[in-house]
Amino acid sequence: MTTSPESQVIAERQLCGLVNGLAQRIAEHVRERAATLGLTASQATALREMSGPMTMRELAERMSCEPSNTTFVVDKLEKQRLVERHPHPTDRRAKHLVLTAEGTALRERLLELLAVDSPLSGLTPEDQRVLHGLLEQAVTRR
Amino acid sequence: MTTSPESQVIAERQLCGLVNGLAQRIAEHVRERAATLGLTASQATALREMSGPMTMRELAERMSCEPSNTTFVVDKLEKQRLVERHPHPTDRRAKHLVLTAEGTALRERLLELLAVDSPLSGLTPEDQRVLHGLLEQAVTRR
DNA sequence: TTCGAATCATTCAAGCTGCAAATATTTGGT
DNA sequence: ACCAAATATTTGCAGCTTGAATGATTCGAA
Repeated sequence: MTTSPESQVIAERQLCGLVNGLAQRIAEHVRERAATLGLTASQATALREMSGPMTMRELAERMSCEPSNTTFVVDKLEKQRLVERHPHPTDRRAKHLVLTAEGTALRERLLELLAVDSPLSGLTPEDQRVLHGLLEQAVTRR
Repeated sequence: MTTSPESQVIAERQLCGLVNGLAQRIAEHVRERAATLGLTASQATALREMSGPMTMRELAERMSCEPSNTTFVVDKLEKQRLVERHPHPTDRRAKHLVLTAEGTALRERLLELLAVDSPLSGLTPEDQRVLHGLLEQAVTRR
């Protein structure tokens, strides 16, 4: 069964809407849980992605945002003493971000909250694997 | 084959990141094309979703954003004479949004631009159908 | 080695976004 | 018909995000 180019275009448009819709729903979920910890959504996202020491750029990539934005977010986290900017061991241009003890503890709590009743819980683990594969392919393709 | 609850949680987290990453990429694509028409990304998204007359709330739902945000965006589009707020035929609370001739023409051009080299072009039509199904299920589930 | 290009981070301006509150209108139960 | 609850939109505010410009540092080719 083939599809006309025309309906193919429409299908792609709908798909974009669905991706965006799900992303919004995930963001809302994060916002909601983050609020209970006194964090904004973007602060929580940053904290979630800080699985270990990394540079600003690395964090930006993990958060899928511009580096200038991570400057803004890390500023906030630093004011709350959740993360610290250390000099990078090998590159004096870069910063080495590390979580404080407080930051690590809060991150643990956050991850627990986020795991409960996630927006993806409507999908079986198997479906999630399929979805993962498709998204990876879509993102990777050049 | 079963997965431990622990790795399941991690997989879900990664999946959220992927969804967000793809959504960002789509947004960037829109931003890029919109700019060539003198539109911002959100203005373009609104225009794209205006397939016919609709209320503010309807537009908000299609854009996956808050109604207050559509007020902001429609204000801009109205200033550019691309859309008009008419009284709603049956509900005096609501507005009936309609594209002007200019708006309709610009929308056509926008759709053409967006269709070229979309971020989802890395997926076959069949893969896109599968993705569509999965996303719909994820979004629909309650 | 040296210099130009690339990379890391930051600042600033402009625009986007969600949330809570306010107004206007409609709806449903009595 | 009446009124409380629900709904549609807007406003104001606080926070988020991008893109361009800047300064510091590193990299690579001549």
